[in-house]
Amino acid sequence: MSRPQPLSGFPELLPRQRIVEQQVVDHLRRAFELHGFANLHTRAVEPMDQLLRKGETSKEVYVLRRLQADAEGGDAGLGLHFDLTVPFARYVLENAGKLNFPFRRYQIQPCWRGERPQEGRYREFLQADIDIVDLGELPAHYEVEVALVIADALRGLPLPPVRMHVNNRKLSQGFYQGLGIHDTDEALRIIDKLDKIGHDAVAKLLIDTVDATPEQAEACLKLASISAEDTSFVEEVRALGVSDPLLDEGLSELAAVVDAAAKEAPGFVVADMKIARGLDYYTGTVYETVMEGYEGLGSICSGGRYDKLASDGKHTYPGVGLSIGVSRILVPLLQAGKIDATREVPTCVIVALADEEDRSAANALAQRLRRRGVPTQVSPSAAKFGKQIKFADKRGIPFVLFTNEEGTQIKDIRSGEQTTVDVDAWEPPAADLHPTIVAE
RNA sequence: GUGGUCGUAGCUCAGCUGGUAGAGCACUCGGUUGUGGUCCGAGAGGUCGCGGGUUCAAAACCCGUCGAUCACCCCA
Repeated sequence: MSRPQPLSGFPELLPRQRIVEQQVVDHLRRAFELHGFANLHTRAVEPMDQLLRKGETSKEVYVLRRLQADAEGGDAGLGLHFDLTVPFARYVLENAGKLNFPFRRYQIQPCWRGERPQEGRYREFLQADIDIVDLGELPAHYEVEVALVIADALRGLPLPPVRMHVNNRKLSQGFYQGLGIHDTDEALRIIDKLDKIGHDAVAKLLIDTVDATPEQAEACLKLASISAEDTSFVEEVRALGVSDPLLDEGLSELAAVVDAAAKEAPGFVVADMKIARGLDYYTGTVYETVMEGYEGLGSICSGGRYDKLASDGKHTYPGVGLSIGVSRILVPLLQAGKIDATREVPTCVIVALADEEDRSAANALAQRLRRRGVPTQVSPSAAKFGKQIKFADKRGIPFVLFTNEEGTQIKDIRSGEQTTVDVDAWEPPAADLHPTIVAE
């Protein structure tokens, strides 16, 4: 077949879908900026050693190679970034002297991972990140703040209801430690699989891999079963009878997040002790967000606190951040037709053409509308008016402007209503000026 | 990377045990000598993903390949 086929994992949108994506990105941008986050744009590539820095993450990194490079490659092993946290950490170190701390930034850029694509997971995807990073110490209140920023950003988007599940690494690991389990990192990774493999399999893994006794395993699972929308979880955890200083710290930090969130974004955050996150660099609060009806997508927004986002040996830069999977949210919703744009072009008004000779007059008319911010285009040809209206209709353009004996008339092609207007005063209804997102 | 399923018109799909392609929607033109959406009529559009094999004959069977999709893994 000569027609090119799509590339697995590299979704491309149709114009009307792209309008949805653009509107979402604009919305996120406004929300982040309202909270004082500065924008950053980092290069697409990072040195391989930077990308592979974080533990032995088996991320499938796309490696860059120049066609003309020597076989042995004098190229300094570059790879495309697979998230925005790693580039940000590098950027912070590189520009530490020029940044003011605490520093808050947002970043909305594509990322690449070579994994096998699936619904909601792509090889190229858009991610919207916020992080707050400080020098030396990062106050715990930022762990509350980033969750609230996300709540604010996601709210107001026409998406299915979303809910953020929050836990604290100190809480879980302190609990395991208090129980007498030594490899608390591994225990956490096992608990992370709870949703996938179930209670019994997790118990068996705990017993087999971290030498937990059946009683210890059961206690871990009891902890993981606790969840609450308010601080009542603190009592539930205490009731399990484990005591440990790290556990206490975790409990009070998580309580602070849940307490503040309950006040400022009721119903958005739920404390959930089975949230662990597979990644090893989180050290405090961890977040995962699910979209109602799309639980199968997994987390659409996650992140956490890391005491060592970056370090140059002398200074450490702790941070806390969250990342919204824009593609993960949008592509499945678009494909399912759950979300769409009101039209497929920005155009609000088509200036009809009675005769090709009228084109320059029509251009002038269009320009008068554009000057006042009304996206306008002139009809492609002086075809029959029926066709010109159809041209608009097919694209979802709401208005057609005619010039006739009555003067200039605007027709709303949805209602069919046509009225004589003053081109320099006419305003479309606010909802029609630009395309908007509609949810099913 | 491992395994399953699928690949026919722009889209959704039909095509029985092999006999060389069809529907609906969309599209173009006309009915409607310039204000669409309904209706009616006509028309255009496919080397049946690609390559090879079996056969008198393959969209159909076999092999390979590419692509899609799902599961595992991992995660946004």
